[in-house]
Formats: sequence, structure tokens, C-alpha cells
Amino acid sequence: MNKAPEKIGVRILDLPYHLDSLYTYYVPETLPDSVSRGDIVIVPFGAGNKKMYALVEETDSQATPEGIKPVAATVNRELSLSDEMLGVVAFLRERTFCTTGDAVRRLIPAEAFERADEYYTVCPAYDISGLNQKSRIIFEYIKSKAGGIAQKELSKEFSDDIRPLLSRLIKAGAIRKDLKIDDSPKIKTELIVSVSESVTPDVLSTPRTSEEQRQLFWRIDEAGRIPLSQLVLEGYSPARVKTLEKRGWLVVEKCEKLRIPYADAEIMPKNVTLSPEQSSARDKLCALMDGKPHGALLYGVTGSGKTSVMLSLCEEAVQKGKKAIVLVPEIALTWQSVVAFSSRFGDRLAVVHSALSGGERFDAYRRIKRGEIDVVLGTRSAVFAPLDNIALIVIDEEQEHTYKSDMSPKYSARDVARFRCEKQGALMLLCSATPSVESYYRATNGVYSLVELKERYGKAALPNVEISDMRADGAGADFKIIGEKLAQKLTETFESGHQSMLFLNRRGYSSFLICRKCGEALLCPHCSVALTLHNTRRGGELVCHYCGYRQTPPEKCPSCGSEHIGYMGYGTQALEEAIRHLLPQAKVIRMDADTTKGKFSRDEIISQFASNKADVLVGTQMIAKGHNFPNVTLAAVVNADGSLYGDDFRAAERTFSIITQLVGRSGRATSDGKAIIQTYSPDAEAIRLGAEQNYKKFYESEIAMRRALTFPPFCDIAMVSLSSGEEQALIKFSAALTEELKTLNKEQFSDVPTTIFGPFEASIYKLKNKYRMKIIIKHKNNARSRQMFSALLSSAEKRAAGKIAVSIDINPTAI
DNA sequence: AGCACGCCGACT
DNA sequence: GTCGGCGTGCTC
Repeated sequence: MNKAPEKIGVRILDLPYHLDSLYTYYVPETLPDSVSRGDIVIVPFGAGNKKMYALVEETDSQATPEGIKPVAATVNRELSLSDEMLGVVAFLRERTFCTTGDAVRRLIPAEAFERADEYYTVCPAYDISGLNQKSRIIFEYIKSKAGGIAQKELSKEFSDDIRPLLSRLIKAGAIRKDLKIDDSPKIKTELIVSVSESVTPDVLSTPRTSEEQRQLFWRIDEAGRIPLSQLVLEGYSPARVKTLEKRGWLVVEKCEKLRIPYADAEIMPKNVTLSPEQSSARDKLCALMDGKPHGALLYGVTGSGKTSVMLSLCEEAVQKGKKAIVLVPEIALTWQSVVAFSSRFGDRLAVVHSALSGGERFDAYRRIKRGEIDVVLGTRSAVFAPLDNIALIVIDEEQEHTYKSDMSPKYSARDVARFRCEKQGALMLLCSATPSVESYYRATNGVYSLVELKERYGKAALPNVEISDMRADGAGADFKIIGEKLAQKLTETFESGHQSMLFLNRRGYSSFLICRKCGEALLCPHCSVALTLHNTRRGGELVCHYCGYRQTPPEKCPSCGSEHIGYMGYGTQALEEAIRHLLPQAKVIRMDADTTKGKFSRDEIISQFASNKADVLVGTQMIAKGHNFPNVTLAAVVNADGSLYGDDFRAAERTFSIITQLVGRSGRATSDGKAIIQTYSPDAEAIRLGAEQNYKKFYESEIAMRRALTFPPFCDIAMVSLSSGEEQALIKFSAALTEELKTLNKEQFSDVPTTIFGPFEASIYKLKNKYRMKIIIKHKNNARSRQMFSALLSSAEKRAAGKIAVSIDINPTAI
């Protein structure tokens, strides 16, 4: 019986884009396990038969290429991707122009990959007399290592490249190369003690049972299942446990220990009653969880209690025996929000975010995959949680740009959510007080159902907002960070015992160091960005916010030698100081990227402020989101112009959104909330309408602009990014690539309508010593246009020969 | 991207 | 003659 070996089609991970296609291998009979779709295997690749990870995409492949090779090994079954996840991989590859490897490594935590290494061993019978000296040294070295030596160690021990020598030795039959998989599981185990099932407390009356043994027995009987380590901690001796195990009273099992980072969160069930408006919204959305794919936008003013509606919907999904994913922006994922979910779903909740350790992430992944989890709460990447049977994917603060990844795969969590909801028949629910123009457009077009919350929850009213025109404030005279109006309100608020929040979208102390004589600003030597002054314990320090470069401020201008150098612009540190100056008695705390480096420091700052231990909170973006501070009656945007004049068509939208959110922080529990917006452009629409909290009007004017100028949602934007350390090569290559695109578009893809801009310099032209260019293409995102970009990327990569990095991003957050 | 093959110069 | 440089071309 000679049956033909099974052939499979695989995608090899970690291959460059233009080589990322389907390869055929056969499954040798010596392979212990069967191979199915979605498995990860190890295959030999290329002339050197380097062992590579590969994803099995097809079994029983009919392809008949020449000289196919055998699969080398299978790896951990727990890595296998479901059919739906294979679909997500294909979706990412097709939509974001990433490699299969990039996609797979986004879905499976790195810790899950077993370490596979190539080991060298000698063939003892080999006669070494024919070898030259260098070969003999290598031979003897490998021989001296019992059990062989890994490729990595060998190249570490000897010079960088002894590989040709090694392959010659293999050919000569002197040494062997084998694949060894280190499958020692990176799984923590612990010993769990329980009372044996066949035993009743009657056994305690057996003779020669000590009082200590009885106590131990009762302790375990009470606990049910308890870790041995816990018993030891409580003072019971492990030897005594062993004795009772020998008697057959107790059972000690080795169990997997899962790291559950938020396990100790206090469970405090809250019985939130929904307002009539909230429960009507909930009912409408519940009706959309009917097993068919739907999209909905929950548009609710700040403070209208969108979170309660979200929670209630998740409960509904779980009651139906289904699962839910809830996505929040990174900055909103704090202890408080975890506790809110944890109190409802307990250990059926998994929390996934970037601050998890590798092990914690792996454990969460396995718990989800095994079906132990009903609700996954997390940031962007949680949209890939390997749940089946999803009824609901919520995206809170839907307009946030953090849902778009800027590293490969450059996906948008919203697009992945839509894809998964389509496949699983689930509801995608976008939530926001200031929806993105694109999403609101879809809602008004009937693509999404629109559900609104118009009232603030409880008795809270919208705050009274004033625009403070900084042009009038001491114009020409001393430059002020805090204008007169804001100073007055800050003082009043402090004196009345209430709290204030001040938002400023720039960290550090001063944003520029400028020479008053020659006008040069001091730039980072590695990036085309001005250095920012920070106050540190050691005094002032200039920091690059893009690459982290630091230096002490110079005494003289480095370009003209003048001593007349001064600082321009200001950041949160300067603001903090200005408040201390204005209100010396007040306690001020600052929350920005500099003060929240620790894992829980953000939670600490928030809980300090929430418990009234500070009077004023100063911060960047991260103070604007998700927290409910009842005692805050003044919110201020210190410099609303900061985000208004970007070179980005979304600048107005972001300004409007941040103003609306911040204003909404004030007066959540009372009716006398106030908000101040300081600006030099009081007539700018985004600022005026943000102050009025008039989303609809802002949307109308913004959508009209987008339509007139053809911007999303009326087109899609592709950005081809090129970067290289060699400036001239980059400029030449960018021009050639643009020409190639134009030719491609004229010939093979003449049916794809485009408008091509560029090439031009990126807004930060030099970053970490790499020069950056970009090409912008307005187009309609569909299968044809993606084919065109895919062809362009493949050819560019081939020609770039590693000297120039090329990537494509569809609808990037910043152009 | 790796890696081998292949053809050239510098050295034992 | 051998070792090792890096140009070219392929990868199931």
C-alpha cells in the first residue's frame, strides 16, 4: 500500500512581502502528528533549508511544483488558528499590505511560539585527519558539547560567519544538523490540594489522627480547592499534607497556574438603574443582537452614561450564552474601568492591553481560547481575541486615533471588528460623544443604526462655557499662560473647595529653545524636530519627544555663538508652575507621559484626584477621558489653538473632540459646572462649536468641507511611506516609485481612478536619523485598487534591496 | 531577507 | 594552489 504523502499549502512567516505566497510541502509519515488547517508548522526554506515557521492554509493541496520538501515539525497545538482567525489573517494581509507573519504574530502572543533551534552534533565515526585546522577546531568544539550546540551559540562563540564551513562539514558527513524544539512549556503550574471525593469527615475518627491533622482537613474541606502554597503561607506544614495524601484523604494535583493580573480587584456589584432614555437605547441595541451582522452608533453627549448601556448589553450577550469584546482607548483603560467590568463578570472577564507582561498576555489568550472567558476588555489588539460565538463588539470613544495601528499590520480596529461581526453575525457598536465624521456619515446614511442619548445622567447639567480671547489679554505686554478670566475662575473654584482640571496638549516645560539673534531653533541631531525643555531633578534638560535624545541646554547659540538664547512656547510643566504661582496654597498634580511611566502610576494619580487630595489636575490628552470626578466644577483648555493648525485634514475634528470631552468633565454631579477655553482664534468653528457642545452643527460644516475637497468619507487615502538613512538614494527612489505607480495606473490598472500627490517630504522629514518621504494617493478602496498597491509594494521592495524601507498605509490617522 | 553559487584578487 | 571578497539570482 503506497499512498502518496499528503501535500499542504503553507504561508511562511517572516518572509518579505514579495515572497509571501503559498508554498507546497508534503507531510512525511515520520511526523508524529497530523496536520490541519490553521496549524503552525516548521518547514525548511531556501537553499540553506533554514527552518522557518509557517501557517498551514490548505491541506490536500493539488499543486505540483518541482522538488517539494517535507514539513520538519509541528508545534504547540494551542497555537492553531480557527477558520475564522485564518480569515482575519487573510483580511489583514489583503487590507493592510502586511505579511502573513506580521498578521499571525499579531493574533498569537509571542510567548506561545516554542523555541525551535538548529543543533549541531558530530558524527563520532568521522575520520578528521582529512580536515584542515579550522575545521578541526570547530569539530572538536562541537564534540565537547554533550547533546549538541545551538546555531546561535556557535555563531556567538566563533566569528560572525562560519556557516559556509559548517555546511561543508555537513556535506562531508562530519557533523549533523538537527531541529530541536524546546517545548518545555512556559506554563506555570501549582499544586492544588482538595479533599478526596470518596472521603467523608467520618475518617477523622480513625485512630492516630492528630488535632493538627483534623484542622488541616477542615481547612481544606472549607476551601474546596486550595493551592499548597497558600496552606504553607497559613502555617500548615507540607509534610502533614503529604501524610494525609498517603492516607487517601487528600488529593494533590498539579494544575496550571494562570496569571490573572486583575484577579484581586474588589468585587463590588453595583446595581445601576438605567434611566428611561438609557434603557430605551439598550432595548433598541439589544434588538440588533439577533445573530445577524449589524453596525450601530451610540451617540451620547458627555455624561449621558454610555458605559452603563454598554455594560448592560454585554450582560445581555452573556445571558444569551454568547461573548462580547469591549475596546477602549489606551488612556481610558484604568483600574476603575476594569473594576466596573470585573464586578459584573468576575473571572469570566479577561483584560488585554499593552502593559501586560508576556506571560500574562499568553495566559489571557489561552483562557479565551478555551472558552473560559465571556467578555474581553482591552485596547486595540483585543479585537483579535480568539473568541467564537461573539454577539457584540463595542468600540468606546470610537473617534480615537489609537484604534488605528501605525505599525505593521497597519490595521484599524474598527475595520477588523466590522469584518469579524460580519462573519460571526454580531453587532458592532461604536460609542462616542463626538463621533468621527466618517462614522456619523455612515449612521446618517443608514449603514449604521443611530441611537442617541441626549440627556446627562442624574441631575447634572452641561457646564457654562466661556471662550477667553487671549488676544485681548495683555497683548504685547507680558506673555501669559493663564489669562485673566481663567485665573479668576481658578481662584474662585479653589476658594469654594472644588476642583479644577486643566488640559494642555504639550508636555515638558518649554517647547523651543530659540536664538534671539539668528533665529535658529535648537533641533534634535537625529530628527528634524525642536527639542523641548524639561525640568528634572538635575535642572533643565532638552529632550526630543520623538527619539528620546537628551542634552543639557547650551549656554550659547550653537550656530552663531550668541548668548541671547531664550525659550518659546510652554508645556504642562510650565503650566503647573504657573498655577503654583497663582495659587500657592493649592495642591497641583500633573498627569502626562512623564509622570505616568509606571504600570499603575496613572491609576494612582486618578485615585488621588478622585479622593480630593489635590485641587488642580494638569495634564495632556489622558485627563480628558472616562473619569468621573464629581467635585470638578471647572475645566479649562489652556491653549485650544495648539491642535488647530496641523497639516492634517482632521485637525479641526480633533480640536472639537478634545474641547467637547474636556468641557464634559466639569460639573458631573452639580449644576454649576464651568469651562474656559483659552484661544487666539475665538472665531474658529471647531472652537466655537466645541464650546457650545454642538456636535451636529460641527458635523454639518465638516462634512460639507470633506465633500467639497474630496476627503474621507468621500474617498480613501493611501500613503506610501519611504525611509532610508541615505538621503539622495531616497529622493531618487521616491521619484522613480511615483513614476512607476503612474505607469501602473495608466496601463494594467487604468480602471482604478486616483489622484496622486507627491512625492514630498514627511512632516517630520528626519526621524531617528532616517529621512522620510511620502506619496499620497486619493482613491476608492476596493479589491482592484488594493491589487494595484500590492503590485507596487512587491516591486518596490524588490528594487529597494533593503536600502530603502517602503510601506503602504490606507487611511492613516496623520498624513 | 538570507543564502548559495560563482568568479576575482591576495596570501600560505 | 586555497581563502575569502561581494555581485547575482532563487526560494515549494
